[in-house]
Amino acid sequence: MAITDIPEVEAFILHWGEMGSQWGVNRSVSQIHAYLYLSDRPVHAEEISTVLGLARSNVSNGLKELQGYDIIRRTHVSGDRRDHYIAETDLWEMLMRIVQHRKKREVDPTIALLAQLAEQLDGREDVPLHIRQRIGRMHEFMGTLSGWYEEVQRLPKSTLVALMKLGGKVARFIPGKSKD
Amino acid sequence: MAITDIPEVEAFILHWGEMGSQWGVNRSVSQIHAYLYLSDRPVHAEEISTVLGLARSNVSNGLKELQGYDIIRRTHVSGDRRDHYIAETDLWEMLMRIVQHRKKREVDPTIALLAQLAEQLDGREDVPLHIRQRIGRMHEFMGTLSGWYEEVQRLPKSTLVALMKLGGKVARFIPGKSKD
DNA sequence: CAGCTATTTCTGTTTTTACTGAAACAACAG
DNA sequence: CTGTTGTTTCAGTAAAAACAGAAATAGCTG
Repeated sequence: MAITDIPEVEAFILHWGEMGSQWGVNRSVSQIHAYLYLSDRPVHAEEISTVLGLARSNVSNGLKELQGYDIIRRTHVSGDRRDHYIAETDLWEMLMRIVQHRKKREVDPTIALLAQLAEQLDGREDVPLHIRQRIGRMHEFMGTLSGWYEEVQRLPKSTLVALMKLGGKVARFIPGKSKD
Repeated sequence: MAITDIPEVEAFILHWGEMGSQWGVNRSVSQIHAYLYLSDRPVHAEEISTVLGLARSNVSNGLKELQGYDIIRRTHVSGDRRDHYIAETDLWEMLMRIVQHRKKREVDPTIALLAQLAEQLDGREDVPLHIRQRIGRMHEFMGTLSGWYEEVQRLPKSTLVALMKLGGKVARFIPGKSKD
């Protein structure tokens, strides 16, 4: 009996697939991820293909993408020539890696483009001031966010968890602020 | 001369459209948003349609969606019967509203589902323990993140900006931690 | 190195999503 | 109340993305 026979497991996998597709991740990819997340042993591609009803090739591509995100990894099972896969189950790790990956893929190139545009527009009197300003501000804004994330991302997980628990109370440490 | 004749403006709009589509936002919608973001006066739908080369109906739907995100708003120009639109230009505001909207639309329902699944699985000896644990942990994790966001989101913008500037140094305030 | 077995790549098909243009609807002006 | 202008809805079309199955490749194994 496959774990997908459990209705709650199936619901989880289906929902995970839907959610992924809303964030620009192919439905099959997220489903494969969900299945691996709920498995406590290395799983081979054929099994995923059967259990989720996807073509073997589709699974192959999905696994490749998930490895690109670095949230699953390949392992070997002795006596079996096939590749097996297991998912990262530490959710902090998982989240950080997903964010890291998408930042590198989408945010960083955007900042690079904005930097270029801002430079080209600098001092260009033939371009309306408000346009130069808005592209400039967008550049600065995304750069600030990105820099902040790079710093925070380096903090030990335990610190991050502690900061989370603090919630809005972190405001206390800002001079002049005292929310709550 | 439309601002889209400026190559940098066109590049910005096209890139914004691409980026949007990677995050599950329809390309036309993001392009419309980019155009409004770079305009310093109220713009009517027909203009957007002409300038971006999109069908009038497509623009209409795009504007509706952007209003759903609450990052553009309708205004009126005296002497003109047409609806005009302007974009939020405060980037903090913009980001917060986008996040709020997507959280409500995608994250909150996910947490609700996880809560339901976790409850149904509670104590169910016929379901492998690791499955119950992993769904439970996912629920807890997303709930924690969500709660944290709700708190932080309520802080005044100035506090948030100050916290951002602090970067990794916030860790100082965590007992026992001292990064940097 | 010959024969399996597993994996990936490729091409055509299906499905989904985005988009257009026309028609219906709404709001206003005279 | 009627013609005009503007907006939205709807149904069909086009484009894009996802997917399946076959073919090609890679990598073991004896």
